[in-house]
Amino acid sequence: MKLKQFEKSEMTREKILAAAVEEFAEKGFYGARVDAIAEDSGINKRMIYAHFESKEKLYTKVLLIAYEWVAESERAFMLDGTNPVEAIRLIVCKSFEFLLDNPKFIRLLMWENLNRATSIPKDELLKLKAPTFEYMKKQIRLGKESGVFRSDIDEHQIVLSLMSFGFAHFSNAHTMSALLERDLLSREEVLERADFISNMIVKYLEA
Amino acid sequence: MKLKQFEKSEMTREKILAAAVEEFAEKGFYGARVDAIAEDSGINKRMIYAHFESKEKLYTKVLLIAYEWVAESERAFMLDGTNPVEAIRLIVCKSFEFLLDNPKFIRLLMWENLNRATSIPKDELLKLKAPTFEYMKKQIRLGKESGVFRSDIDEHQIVLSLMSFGFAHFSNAHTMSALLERDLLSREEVLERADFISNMIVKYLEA
DNA sequence: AGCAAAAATAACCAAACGGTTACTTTCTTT
DNA sequence: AAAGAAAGTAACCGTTTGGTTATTTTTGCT
Repeated sequence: MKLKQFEKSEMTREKILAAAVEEFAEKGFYGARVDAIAEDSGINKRMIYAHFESKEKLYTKVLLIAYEWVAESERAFMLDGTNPVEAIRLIVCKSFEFLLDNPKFIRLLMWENLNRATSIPKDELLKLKAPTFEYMKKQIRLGKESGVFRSDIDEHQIVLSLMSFGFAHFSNAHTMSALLERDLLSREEVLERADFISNMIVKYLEA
Repeated sequence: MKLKQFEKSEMTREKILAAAVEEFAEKGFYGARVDAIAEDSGINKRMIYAHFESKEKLYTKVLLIAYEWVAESERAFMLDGTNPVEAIRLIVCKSFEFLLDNPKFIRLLMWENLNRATSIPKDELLKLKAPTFEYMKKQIRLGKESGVFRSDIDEHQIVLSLMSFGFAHFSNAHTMSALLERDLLSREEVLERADFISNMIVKYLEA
């Protein structure tokens, strides 16, 4: 099968990105080696620079891809017509599932926080995440209006909680597992945790 | 003023450690440069190896120091005689305060989680943290016995929550601040968050 | 077929890396 | 004061780093 020049070029680009995701997730920006990305992808190092200009710009591209994974997963379950309590539970449980299945995303985000979020373009990030915030806020408001949620709850704090409790479980799992002498990354432990968190939040929200 | 040889040696050691804490907190193990530690501390690179043998061992020492900061801060407020509700509130609020004042601790722990907690000796870590766990569990049990807390709450999940909610706020503050267009590291925002978290946990615990 | 443009390659930098060697200075002990 | 030990220094080493140069191979178009 013969590929057009454009298609071959696109394949090269994809191979580089796939290897770069692995390398940056594993070692972070400082630790990642361009030579390693070249070798793992089977693509000559020169082509990495032809496609992405610099290590920095390749890294930024990898971060954007990671954020797109989440955005895509969120679109799948943030549906209109879900009732507020169920919506909150879904947000929590689905985010735990996503993180369990995407350890690379967790690592990339942690590296980026250690870089003080300087490598990712803020506006692109906002564009990807805005629908999620809107959905969360909408459901909280719906819950208040229907009297299922208390009227004095702070929207901002709930959004913050929904966004960070899941991530916290995974990002600290290694030191915490050592400390508690339990494997916090096992499937059962994760699902149990998701259940607890969603119960706690719902209990706090309910009138 | 003349210093004894031993005292001078000890001072050198301290200067190296102080610079190493900064460098490792800022750049992590991979990114940290031994040359930078030498220059910042004003100590010759050779002496770093004389005192600490290798970059790895220096890094491990830095991690232990960071854990000792927390242990010390925790000893100060984990007192007998505090009632369970107040104890839970104190644990949450004091841990937020500690993290606000010790950004270097946050970064070191995040790097270490990205290293999958391989650089810190597990037993030393456990020794430092055991009293904290015991205190948390004791207060939960006291709360149950006195009827202030529900009897069906899962100790493990509460301990996990007390240990991770505070950290989560700080470790993701940079990407989340960008996303929410608010400075999550400002003093007011942090104190507000601590208050919310302790309210939520207490509300969940209370009978 | 022929030729210009794009894609791909290998070999190669200068700079920076962790770590060491060979040496001098300072302190402690007698 | 002498001498051995400990503390400190500068220059250096082999390797690896991100990035480039010079060159060849493949493709698209006429």
